[in-house]
Amino acid sequence: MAHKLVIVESPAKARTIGGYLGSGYVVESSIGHIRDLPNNAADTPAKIKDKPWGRLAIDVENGFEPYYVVPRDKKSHISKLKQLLKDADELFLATDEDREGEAIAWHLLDELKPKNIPVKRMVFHEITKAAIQEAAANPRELDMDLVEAQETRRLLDRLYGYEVSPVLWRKVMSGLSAGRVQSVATRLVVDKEKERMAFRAASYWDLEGTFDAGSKHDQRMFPAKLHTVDGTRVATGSNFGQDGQLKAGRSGKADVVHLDQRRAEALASALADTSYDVRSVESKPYRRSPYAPFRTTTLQQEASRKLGMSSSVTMSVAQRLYENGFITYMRTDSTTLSGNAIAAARSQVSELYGSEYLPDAPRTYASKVKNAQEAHEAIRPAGDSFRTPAQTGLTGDQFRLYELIWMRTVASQMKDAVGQSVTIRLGGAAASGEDVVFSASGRVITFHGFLKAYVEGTDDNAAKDDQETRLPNLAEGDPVSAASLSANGHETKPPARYTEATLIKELEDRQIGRPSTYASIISTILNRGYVYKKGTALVPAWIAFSVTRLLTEHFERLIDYEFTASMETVLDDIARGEKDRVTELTEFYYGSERLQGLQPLVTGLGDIDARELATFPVGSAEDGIDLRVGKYGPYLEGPDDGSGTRVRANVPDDLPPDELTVDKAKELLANPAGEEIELGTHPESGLPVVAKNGRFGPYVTEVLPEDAPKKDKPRTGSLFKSMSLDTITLDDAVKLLALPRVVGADPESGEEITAQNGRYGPYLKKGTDSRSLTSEDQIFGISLDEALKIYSQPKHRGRAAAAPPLKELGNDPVSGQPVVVKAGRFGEYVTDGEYNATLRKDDSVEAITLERAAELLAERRAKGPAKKAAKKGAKKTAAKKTAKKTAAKKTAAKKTARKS
DNA sequence: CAGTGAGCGAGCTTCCGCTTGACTT
Repeated sequence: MAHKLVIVESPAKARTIGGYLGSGYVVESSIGHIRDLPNNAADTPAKIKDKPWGRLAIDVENGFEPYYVVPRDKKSHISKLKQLLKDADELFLATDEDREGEAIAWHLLDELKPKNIPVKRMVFHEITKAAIQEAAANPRELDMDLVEAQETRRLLDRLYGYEVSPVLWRKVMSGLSAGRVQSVATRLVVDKEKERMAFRAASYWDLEGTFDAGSKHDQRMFPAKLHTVDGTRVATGSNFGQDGQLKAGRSGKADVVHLDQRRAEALASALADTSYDVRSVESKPYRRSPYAPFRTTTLQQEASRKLGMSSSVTMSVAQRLYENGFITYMRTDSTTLSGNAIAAARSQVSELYGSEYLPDAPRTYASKVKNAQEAHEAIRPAGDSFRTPAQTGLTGDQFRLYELIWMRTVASQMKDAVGQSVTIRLGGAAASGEDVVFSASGRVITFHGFLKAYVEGTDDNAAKDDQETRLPNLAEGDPVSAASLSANGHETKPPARYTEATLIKELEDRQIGRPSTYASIISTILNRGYVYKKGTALVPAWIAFSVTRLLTEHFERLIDYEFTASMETVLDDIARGEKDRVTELTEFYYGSERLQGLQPLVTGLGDIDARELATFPVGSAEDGIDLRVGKYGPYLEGPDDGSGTRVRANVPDDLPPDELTVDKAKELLANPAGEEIELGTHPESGLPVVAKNGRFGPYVTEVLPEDAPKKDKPRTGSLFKSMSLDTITLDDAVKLLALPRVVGADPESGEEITAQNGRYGPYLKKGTDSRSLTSEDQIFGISLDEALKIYSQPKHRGRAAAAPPLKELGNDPVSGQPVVVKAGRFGEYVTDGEYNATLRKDDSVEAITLERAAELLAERRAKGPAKKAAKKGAKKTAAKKTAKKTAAKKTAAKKTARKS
């Protein structure tokens, strides 16, 4: 039977809407985007692979034509949609009403190719029966200008990410990434750390006292702080700048009095016998309105403050609540509640708190988000009447998050909190002649309103909205005495580091990122190693300083904090049909008279000095200390003493950049050995033996006395793979230091045969003739006979025998040669004896067939015969391998260092 | 950043925004 096919983005939404539309409609979901630019070479269509722009999948030479593909995991879903479309007599594209949703609708149309049936665009902003039925009755056409705007966004992000990232691979480190969003997020964290590094603390003193209003007051004792001395304000933290100096006042000079310890204490003793009277009582009404209902970012912030959840945990708990029908959609930038939701919230207010807490008219909340697309409602309990947390039967994190959402939603429809704020000034005369004024502040809330249901958390130690401080009911002229008085020292604090939640807030304020990506932005900068977490604080790694420096020096416009906001302006113009995609992308990529293009910028970067980029002076030029970001992590270089070599020392990975002061750097340089483990004294040489981590992995070495001649080199030996810095003993070390071991002499030539470990693993050496060994244990265990046997065989055969094929597949249809799978230095590969082809990411030894192997070999053959690799290339590869090993072992070494 | 000798398969990394299972333990 024929039906109308409705396609929405989310399966959970499809279920709900299916119920509202009834029979005659089949509601399915697209599960997000159904097509995209290919991710990597494996997904790129063969016909564009060899184009100069194949890697981008955008024909930058012809109108920025994109080449979209349906990702592997979406193919079966597309078939399912096509199947449903066969029996449909009408198609409703009901994806979200925002830029991405419009694009998904167009991709669906372009991919499903419905024939001879009407296609309508259907939109709604809330999932209620009335809204859905109205949307079905009033469809519109696809907005191609909006689709163009989305494509511009998508292509610009691809060009930015896939052109700039390779610059980082060449100049900083392989595997890094740059992008419109992540690079700015990283920059925010780096810039904050720079502020902290430049920060100079100021110290200031003040007087704090407890005052006594007398026995006729219920609230007798209350605290007050010194406010003025002879009519001049006493300096507090906010009077100091980041440089530790007093900020200038209106007159151009500081118009406050800065108390130091001596003066504060002198004043305190001069006030020992002072009596005070009330100089003024100022009372102001206090009023606070409820917070808007949750959107993604505010939910993430509050879940972090109140429940200690990371942004990704918050989102996955919310996802489960959404899928099970407890809350509305959790990725939204809207604070709007549907009419049904307002009614539900209001009825719960009167039910739970009484009608005196209910405002006469419903409250509405305008969006504070600048580029809000408002495709969804605010995040709220689902349904036309809300379940209280107890009624849900939820437990654990889901219960706590639901409770938070429920409370916030209900509170948003409650009355303001009102009360009084009171400031009391007390005056007195010091024995030394000064006139002093103390100040006390209080707050009394007379009607709690929404605060009864919900109080927002704070990131710093600001007073909470519902906090009350009661003061005695004093009048001007009343006498007051000081019960106690003390001089206290304070220091100004550097600006706080970002947390996940405050960074996300900052990004939202700057219109960077979208609700669906905030949590993953954090994951990206954590995974790339740009940032790490120390408690909840986000600390930048030194490599983030290098990357941010490269981008700010060479891609200034792209990493500008305003870049995304100005892009949004252009996209809006395109969406209104006032600008066009190709013109904008051409300007972005190739440049124009007023703007430098990305492409000429990237190709002209050969002369970036990678070494300089990774060098950061510590302290002043006189200190001569540099921090450098190397392949193996950050290290310090001491002053050049003219010897030609500078002292080097590792910087612990978890030392925050703002703690690397000149003193700390000198301390690290004084012990350049870094993390080393003392194993004992060598029984023969009498020298101390230590184990440490080096460029080529963990090793043991003797420590020469300080007065030893410089040309003396200590003996060293790499640990075997079977050993670790955690478990190495002095005995092991002595054995390793004794290498190479003399196995014996060749009876024919008399040449000595030795066994040792080298760059390519364990091997035997006889003069210039070397042979690999299969295991490290053979270095200690192999006998002369066995060694001679190895030497009796030609070099190559021994190696081939050592690596039998992992799998035999049969004969190649082209060459007729047997095809086998082997494990090689670069991973698993197939070979027909002449050509070798590495298995791709999606291939496996278990799953590979002869057909697939033949395909890979055919591709390989097309590239021509194997080139003889240059010596340089081979060396580089080997160094890379070692580097990986080093990194892997580094953590192990650290653990040991801590234990001891 | 410790320095130790071959002879030979490189291919991939990466963006931002939509959205869920599919995997394993």
